[in-house]
Amino acid sequence: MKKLLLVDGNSMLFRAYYATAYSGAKMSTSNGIPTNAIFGFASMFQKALDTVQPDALMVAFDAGKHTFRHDLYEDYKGGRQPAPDDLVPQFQLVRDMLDAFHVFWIERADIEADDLIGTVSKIAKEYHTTVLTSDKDLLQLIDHDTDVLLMKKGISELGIMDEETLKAEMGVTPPQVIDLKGLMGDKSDNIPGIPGVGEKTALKLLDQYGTVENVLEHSDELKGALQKKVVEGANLALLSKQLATIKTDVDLDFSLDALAFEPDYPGIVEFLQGLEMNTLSKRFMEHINDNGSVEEVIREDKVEKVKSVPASLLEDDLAIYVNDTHDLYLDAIVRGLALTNKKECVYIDIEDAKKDEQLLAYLKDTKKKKIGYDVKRTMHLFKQLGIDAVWHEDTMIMASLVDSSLTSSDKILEKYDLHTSMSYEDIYGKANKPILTVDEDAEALRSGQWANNIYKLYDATIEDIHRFEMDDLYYNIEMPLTEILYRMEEEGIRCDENVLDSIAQETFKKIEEESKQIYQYANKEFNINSPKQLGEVLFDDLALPSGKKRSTSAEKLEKLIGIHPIIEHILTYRKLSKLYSTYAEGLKKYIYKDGKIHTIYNQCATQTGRLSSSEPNLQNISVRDEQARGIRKAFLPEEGCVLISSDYHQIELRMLADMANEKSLIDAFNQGIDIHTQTAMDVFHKKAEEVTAEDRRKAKTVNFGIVYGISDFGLATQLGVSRVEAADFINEYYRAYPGIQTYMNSVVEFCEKNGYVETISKRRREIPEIHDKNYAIREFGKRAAMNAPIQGSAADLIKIAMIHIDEMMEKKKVKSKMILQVHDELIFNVPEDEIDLMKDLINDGMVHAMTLKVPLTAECAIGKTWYEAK
DNA sequence: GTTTTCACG
DNA sequence: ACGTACGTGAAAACC
Repeated sequence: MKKLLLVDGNSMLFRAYYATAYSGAKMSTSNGIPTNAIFGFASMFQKALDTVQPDALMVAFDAGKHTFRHDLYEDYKGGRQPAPDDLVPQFQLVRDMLDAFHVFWIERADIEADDLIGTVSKIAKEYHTTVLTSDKDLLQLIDHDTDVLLMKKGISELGIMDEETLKAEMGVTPPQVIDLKGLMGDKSDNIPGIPGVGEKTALKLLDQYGTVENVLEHSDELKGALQKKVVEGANLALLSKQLATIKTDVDLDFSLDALAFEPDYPGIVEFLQGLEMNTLSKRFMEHINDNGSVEEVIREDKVEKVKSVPASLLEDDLAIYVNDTHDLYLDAIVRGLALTNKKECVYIDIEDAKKDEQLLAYLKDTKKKKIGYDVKRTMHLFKQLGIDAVWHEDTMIMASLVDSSLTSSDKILEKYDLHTSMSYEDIYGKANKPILTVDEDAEALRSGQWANNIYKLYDATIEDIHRFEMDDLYYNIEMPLTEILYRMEEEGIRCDENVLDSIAQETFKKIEEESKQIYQYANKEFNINSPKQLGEVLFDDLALPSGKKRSTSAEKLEKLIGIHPIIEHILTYRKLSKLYSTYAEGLKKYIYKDGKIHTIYNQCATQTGRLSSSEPNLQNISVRDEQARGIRKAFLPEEGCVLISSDYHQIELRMLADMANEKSLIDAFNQGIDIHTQTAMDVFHKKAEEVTAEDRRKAKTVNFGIVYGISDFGLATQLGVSRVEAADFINEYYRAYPGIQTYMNSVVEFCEKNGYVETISKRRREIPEIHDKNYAIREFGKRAAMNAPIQGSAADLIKIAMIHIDEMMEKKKVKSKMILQVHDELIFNVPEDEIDLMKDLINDGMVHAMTLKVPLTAECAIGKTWYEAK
């Protein structure tokens, strides 16, 4: 179906003006013509064009001075302020811009823009219509083939509204939008409504009675004050409803043929350059090639379905989208591939692809550049098909390196404005309700659009990778790591379901015992897992003291130990319950057919450069609690093998000592002194032999605090001392290690100046919070700025260690496998006869991953289960 | 879908 | 006067 875009010119222009007027940026030409509203208008307009991709287009304006709206209700007219001085000249400019772009626009002295849009939307039967506006009034036009693209806030957020989303977000049907205005009115449109009736009341009335007329008819059923308001406001309500109704039957003096959209890109570029709006003109320039003619842009709907990939395509660099069933990768099935070189885009069914010798040869040719998205996942998918491929670029990783806040595909696609015309669900249905006969044209189209998006993402990020000097990090750390992580995921770790089962049963029994005790103390049965119900039992029934928030967290409950015996049972219950559902029962679900757990390592999930682990998370398996630690007994090596676990010692503190170049700390590490004892000596001014276990514990907490971006408040809470005392510790710490203080100050200063911080390997983290007007958020920004380079550099370090170790294992042709990474710890499955070799190899790889001013130390442990190897 | 809690480094 | 320790993921409750 062809698509029609109808633009509410006035509401857009006003929104554009106010969204940019106070943004601080001054926008005007060198001879003083204001252009901020044009900028906002064109930005939103271009975004809407990308989203809708219309075949026909109309922009409607209100004629006149923009100080009136309704002549039906004289008393209320004139309430609107005249347009600001610097907006007035832009009324004509925006019309000139549309002329330059060859866009059909209209204004009629006696007809409002709303009514023009309403009428066209109803008569354009052969189109699917989208209305672009910031005025919620137009939501009344929504029907089965009309939706509304609403400017949410500012100039960047667009939200598509249809019957469903309207009901969900506002709780009304499209015709009820009119009734809503009738009851509550709209100040900005000079619609009075019933005085004293706001949104809440209006929605309640509509929910009950459906329409204004019906509300008035049943006004006798209403209570006291409300009834009085409704009866007295009856006439106003009916008039308001009339005012709010958009006409759909005005006479038009043009034919729909005039709306055909044939854009003049060189025209608008020239116009914008004339107004010195270069950033904006560049966005439209993308559609023009060097010789000034309109470039044949990748037509989103031009994806050729092929039985074999044309040889001409296989000569180029290609972006490749692997179309699969979106299941967990071990179960996912590949349906086909989409390939594009930007000019041509093809889709090939996977059965045909497997027979296409030239394509298969192309895929493993290291000289041909292949650009992917989430290459690690693709490697799993290709593995089960027996296809070999060498990937050069992973655009998912590129995007997240350029901006570490892009931790999901949704965020990446949103930031770079990448779309497909249909979603995965549109084509294949939902997991519980699959569409059985797949529309193969739609499937090919969506895949092709994805391939195009991958190429667009590459073009959009590669410059920044160079500019931020991230080539080394990207090509020599992250890309090689992707393949290592793929093999670790593929390998998995053995897990004994029987061990988990017996832990589950044993734990379940204990949970029942604890529950009984708790119910007895509470004098009733309730859901202990519910913080709400538990809070009521503790703070209402048993009247235990609580803070304002009535938190039931372990941290707060521990303070109540001794006040009431129920507390200890609740704490025990919580531990057992966590052990049972998250670990014993929870992990069972992930044991695959091969008796192993295959976690997924996400390379783009964190702000700092660490990995994360999911489905299941094997980076948070219990260890601190002796009982829960038993879970590790379920994790086993292969037959005839052992597990070797090796972890770095105080990796973040060593990294900090190096980066801050703090001499006393570096000396201490070089001499191999216990660092927390050393800190205790320096902060509490004691000799080594005077330092108690308690002193050391406190010093350790201070050291952690430093790494986290210390504050006296935070340290005080953690240590349970007064804020003054905590502040004193910090002062003493900085006095003992002045290099740390200088370093922390310089990092924060750098971040304030540049808006980001970076690690030893030039990994970036943008921290916009550092400029927030809110004190608390700004302080958070400072702590994040202090922590990110430390945590991130440690993450860089272990990634390099993994790559070195992998290379050495390859060289030595060992049978051992690296299987897990837990931030500062690596776990290997090692055949008995390779133990000695691997111990040295692992230690060597970890210790020599980087050369710092301090030595790196790591410690190996060996066991027949993960429990023992610790 | 969001919130609370808790497991890890 | 403000109000926090840094970084994650999973389960259960709740709305």
